[in-house]
Amino acid sequence: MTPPTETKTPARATTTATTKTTKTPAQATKAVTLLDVATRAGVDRSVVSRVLRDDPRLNIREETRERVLEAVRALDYRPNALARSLRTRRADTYGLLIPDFGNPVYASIIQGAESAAIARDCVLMTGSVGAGAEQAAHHLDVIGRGRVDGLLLAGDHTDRAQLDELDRRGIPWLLVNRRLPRARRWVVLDDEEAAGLAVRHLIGLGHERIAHVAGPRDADTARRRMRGWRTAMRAAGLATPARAVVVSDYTPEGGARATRELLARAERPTAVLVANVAAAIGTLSAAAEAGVRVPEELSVVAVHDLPLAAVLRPALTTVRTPLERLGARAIELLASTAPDAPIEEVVDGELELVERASTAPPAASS
Amino acid sequence: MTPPTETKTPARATTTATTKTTKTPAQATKAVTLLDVATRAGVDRSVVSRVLRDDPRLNIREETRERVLEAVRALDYRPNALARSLRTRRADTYGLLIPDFGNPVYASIIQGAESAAIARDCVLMTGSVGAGAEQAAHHLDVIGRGRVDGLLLAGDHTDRAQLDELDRRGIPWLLVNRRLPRARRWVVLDDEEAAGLAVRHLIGLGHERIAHVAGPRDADTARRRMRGWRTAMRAAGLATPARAVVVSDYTPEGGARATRELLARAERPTAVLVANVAAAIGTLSAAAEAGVRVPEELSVVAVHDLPLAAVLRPALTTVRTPLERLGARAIELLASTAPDAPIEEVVDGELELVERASTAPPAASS
DNA sequence: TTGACCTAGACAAACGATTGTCTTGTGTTA
DNA sequence: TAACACAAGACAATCGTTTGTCTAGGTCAA
Repeated sequence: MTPPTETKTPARATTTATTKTTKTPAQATKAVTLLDVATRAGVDRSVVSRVLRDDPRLNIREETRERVLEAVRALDYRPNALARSLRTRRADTYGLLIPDFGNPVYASIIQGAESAAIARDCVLMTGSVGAGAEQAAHHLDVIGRGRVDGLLLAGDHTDRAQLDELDRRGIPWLLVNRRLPRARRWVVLDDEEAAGLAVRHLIGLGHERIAHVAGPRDADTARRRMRGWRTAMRAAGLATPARAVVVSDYTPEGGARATRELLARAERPTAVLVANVAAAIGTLSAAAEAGVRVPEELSVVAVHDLPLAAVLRPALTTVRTPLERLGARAIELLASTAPDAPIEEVVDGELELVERASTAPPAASS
Repeated sequence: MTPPTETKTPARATTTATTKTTKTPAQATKAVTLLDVATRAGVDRSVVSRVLRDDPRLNIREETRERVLEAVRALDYRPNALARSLRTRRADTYGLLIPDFGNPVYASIIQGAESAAIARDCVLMTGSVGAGAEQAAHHLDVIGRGRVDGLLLAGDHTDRAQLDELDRRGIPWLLVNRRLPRARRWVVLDDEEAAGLAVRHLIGLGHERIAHVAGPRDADTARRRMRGWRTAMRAAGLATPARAVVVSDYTPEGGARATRELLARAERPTAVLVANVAAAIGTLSAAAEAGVRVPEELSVVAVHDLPLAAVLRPALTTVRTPLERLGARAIELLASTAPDAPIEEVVDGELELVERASTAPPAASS
């Protein structure tokens, strides 16, 4: 393994771990640097760097290149990311801010973003904002210290002021699954079509009184899904009265509350489109509580498909959305677009109705 | 705002964003550096650094200190984290590897770790490993490039060889919610007691035939929960025959499969302890499928409480575990312990039975 | 034989912060 | 008034890479 020409090789290159270094708190074993490799190969460190980066301006004999690569292998050298980033002014890191790790919808987005980042040889730093603004402040602060090349903002936190702040600091950002008035950088799903698909499924089954448990008023996705519901209903000649809509949030509790309200109303719907799968869990729960059978008395369909939907009782009919692709596309767009160029993209394709047990034709009785 | 002594103040310090810089791809606006601040305050940059870090070896006139701080504020200076880390050899960043973002149990751990990291003024980089080993390899590679001060390993991926590799590279690691034979660095929950608590609850309700849907054979948590089940049963003088146990995994599908198997057996149990809340979803599902009513014919209790448990039908009785504290404690231990010192900690307290609708006394008929 | 021109690398200046060591001026003491 | 101490900062090396520019030696043609 070790070539005869070795001069300054640290003992660390052996395979057995040298764990008995109680002193130093951080890096126990000193890391291998370019200089170590260069010394061993008998060249300048710039040569090593250029060999590794395939710099076309380097002229090198095949024999020397081999020697360099051999030294790299022997020492198990890997470049220090911090030093490189400092020099190149690229962190090869992207940030992703989400409201909450517990939300499975964002879990899918993270997965997609992570894969895309890995594919670009970058890393992803995901932070949750939660309710408290102080956590958001910490993340934005950290990000302002040169640690990321750009920031993905998923969910309904950030406001215009924060975007301005990011602009001022020269940090490219992109809204994910969300739009904001004067912010022309976003990537979203085709929420309107997703809702429409669900409604047409219900209409196809024979439903006419189709209610909508909508998302939060200020959520952009909620507005688009509501529009999809309305458009599909009208296209079929069905009425969309105000009483057919209950505003809720994207949580099981919110969905349950909204559904209770809906079921208490005079003219009960025979089907309901729930704007989000998490809220639909609450809908199933509230229906069971009220003794309303699903799907016999109430068909339920929700936007977003998740593994969870299949194991609920009854198994939930959903519209599958390309959440992972959304996350992946977000990274790609952020990485490949100039920081001040507008990005306005609807991730296409892959919308599909996943029919399970929660939808059925309405009962014969009108 | 701007003092009269200004000499080299960049125009960038004004409030309106200078967004029209289509040229530069990365950092549109050049970042403020120590030198900028120093020049403005009329001192050396070392002075600025020392003022900001409260270096006790710095002697400075109050008046000068004020001038420095004023310049820092005026320019909205924030230190470059990369440069600092390069110099100090501390990244102020910790890594966390989990199997899958979709798993809500890990979501809680992440939340806890994130809060603890923020409290220490660090950042957390969370990566998922998933099924593919190549993603794990990417993460471990990235981590080896000096980007993190330590690594939290949650879940059942990493093997001994990878730990050795980390040791060799001098990267401190800590197993979270898991132990491994020759790895004396872990922090876990009191799984045995959690399982015992659940079993005693069932026994208190009058159950005697209490089955156990266990976790994977090679999962350390699964073994400890099984031991808790067995110990509590025996303490009450109840039998723990092999047929009362079905091994499964921590997914709804696995839980459903195991439960179907269990329900098909000759002597059906009146209650079941499911090792994990996700698997318990499958249990409920399989019971409903088989026409077995919960809790009338089968009581179900699971380890780990999550918001989800409350909205299932029937609402699931669980044992609440301090998952967030587990994550938080992991960061604290990793940050405050020498890299080669052993860490063997069971996060204490906070175990609590959350009684909901899925448990009840057994039916009168034996 | 003297430029001209390659080839194969060497040199050195960044990137932005931290930190050990010097220097300068002022006051104090002997 | 010479020696000294101290206050208040200045200097400069360093962390590990990247990258623009140089140079020593060789080859080739005129």
